[in-house]
Amino acid sequence: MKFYNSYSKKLEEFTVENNTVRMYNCGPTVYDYAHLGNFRSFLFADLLRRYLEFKGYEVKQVMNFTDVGHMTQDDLEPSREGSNQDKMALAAQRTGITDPRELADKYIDCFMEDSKTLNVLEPWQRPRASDHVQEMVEIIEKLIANGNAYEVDGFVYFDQSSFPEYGKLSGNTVEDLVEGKRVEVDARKKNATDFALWKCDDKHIMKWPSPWSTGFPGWHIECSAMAMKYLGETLDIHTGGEDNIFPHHEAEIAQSECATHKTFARYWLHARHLLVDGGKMSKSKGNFFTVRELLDKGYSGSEIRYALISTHYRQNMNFTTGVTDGDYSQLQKIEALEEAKTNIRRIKDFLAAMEQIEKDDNTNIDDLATKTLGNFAAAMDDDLNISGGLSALYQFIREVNKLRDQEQLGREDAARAIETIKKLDGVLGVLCDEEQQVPEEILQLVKERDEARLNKNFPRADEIRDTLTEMGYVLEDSPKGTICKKI
RNA sequence: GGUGGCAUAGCCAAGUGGCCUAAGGCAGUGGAUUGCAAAUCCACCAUCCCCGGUUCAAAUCCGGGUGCCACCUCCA
Repeated sequence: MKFYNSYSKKLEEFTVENNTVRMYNCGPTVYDYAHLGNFRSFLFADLLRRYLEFKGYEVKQVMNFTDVGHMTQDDLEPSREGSNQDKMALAAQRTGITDPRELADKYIDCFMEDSKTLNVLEPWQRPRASDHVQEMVEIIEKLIANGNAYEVDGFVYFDQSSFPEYGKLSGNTVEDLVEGKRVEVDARKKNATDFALWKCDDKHIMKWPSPWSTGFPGWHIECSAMAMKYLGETLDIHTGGEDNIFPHHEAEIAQSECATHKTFARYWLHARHLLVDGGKMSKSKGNFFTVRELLDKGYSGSEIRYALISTHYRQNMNFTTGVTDGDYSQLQKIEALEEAKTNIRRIKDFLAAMEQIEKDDNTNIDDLATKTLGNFAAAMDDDLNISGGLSALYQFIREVNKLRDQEQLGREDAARAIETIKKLDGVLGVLCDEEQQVPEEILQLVKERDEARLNKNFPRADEIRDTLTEMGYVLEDSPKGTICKKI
């Protein structure tokens, strides 16, 4: 099994000492609803975990919640510019919830709900940054003791010049960053690329005591603290979105490795962004979707999941919407999700058809099933090549359907086919939506139509079918009876 | 300005020197099947952004363009 390690920028064979994989996933900031782009990264982590388990590994998976800050320029009101307001504080203003803990609770609940909708398996641990300030303080103390950090006026900074490896992950060199126009100058820092480990601010909405001042931790230390607390000083895998590479993960490596003098993470895996019409999702563009919005548009959790995992994680994924005037408010259909809907229905139809098989003579599809699982694994072993994996799935379905059409499929074959699909879905996780019950009145109409067909009253039968189509139900006539499904 | 990456059919997308006369899916077209449909099966549907180069051989390697994305702003 090979993964592309962002640190070495190479495809590397994946190895672990025992059978346990210690994996840390950079989780969501919980000051707002997570959007689809965020979930692409979390679904990638989930897919990775599921595939590692498919391969027989035990996965100790940790995904954090960030609830101690995170400010961006976009969120600053013009009048507030430079006031150092952070996102939790702004969200508090927006929602009217003034207790930051309560605010984080609200969005954590939403995140958990959305994760469940998307059939994300529960990680082993979901630590919260605000519960681990003590651990962060301890690392900062160690860094100061080791000579990698220094205190100025209650602020503590990481001394970048003490860590020559700085920049190795992102490829940024210190000189180039200094030349960059966007690096802010902070007079307290020794080097422009030093980053804050602790910030002094006794008026802040979330503040803690520390040996240096009352304030709050810097923006990278939380992940080091939580990762090491639960997984030890060296992680096997660390994941995140591509935007985390710099400065977040670069800083994590620096502070963690200076604190422990050990490799922090052996494999760094980064998911690329989901784009909408070729551009980044952003609130200001309006091309920003949440899971619940898509549910309102009639898509299911599985469909959203399928769409988001079906493109290789290291490839920018694009949702083409056809919107040209920038007005996304009326958008009802997204092609990638329509495709996901069709594909999931196809897989489910296949399973349903397999359950109908009653023939006793079997062809024996063991070889086909084995080949399919082998092809799937071979593709996924190659840096989680999901496209190849899905290709194996669809080729299997077509081959088995062909045997069914030729009346060569027996009951045991069908059971084997179902078992194979279920195995694959253990990794994909797209077949979990609850089947909707067809209401009695609809079933009554179906029955009426069947009677009409029996009497060769086809105009009446077609009339009923048209009515049902309008009501959102599709019919499939088969020798075994009529199947009615909600679209 | 620096850094990392991408460019394959209407759309999503695999393949990274010769089984590529380019996987798979969606959409579309034709056919089988069906009372008609649906589902299913079969067939069709691309010379791989442009220009040079290396090679017996390039979507695949190298050079130069062009376009796009990301990071350098605590946005996955």
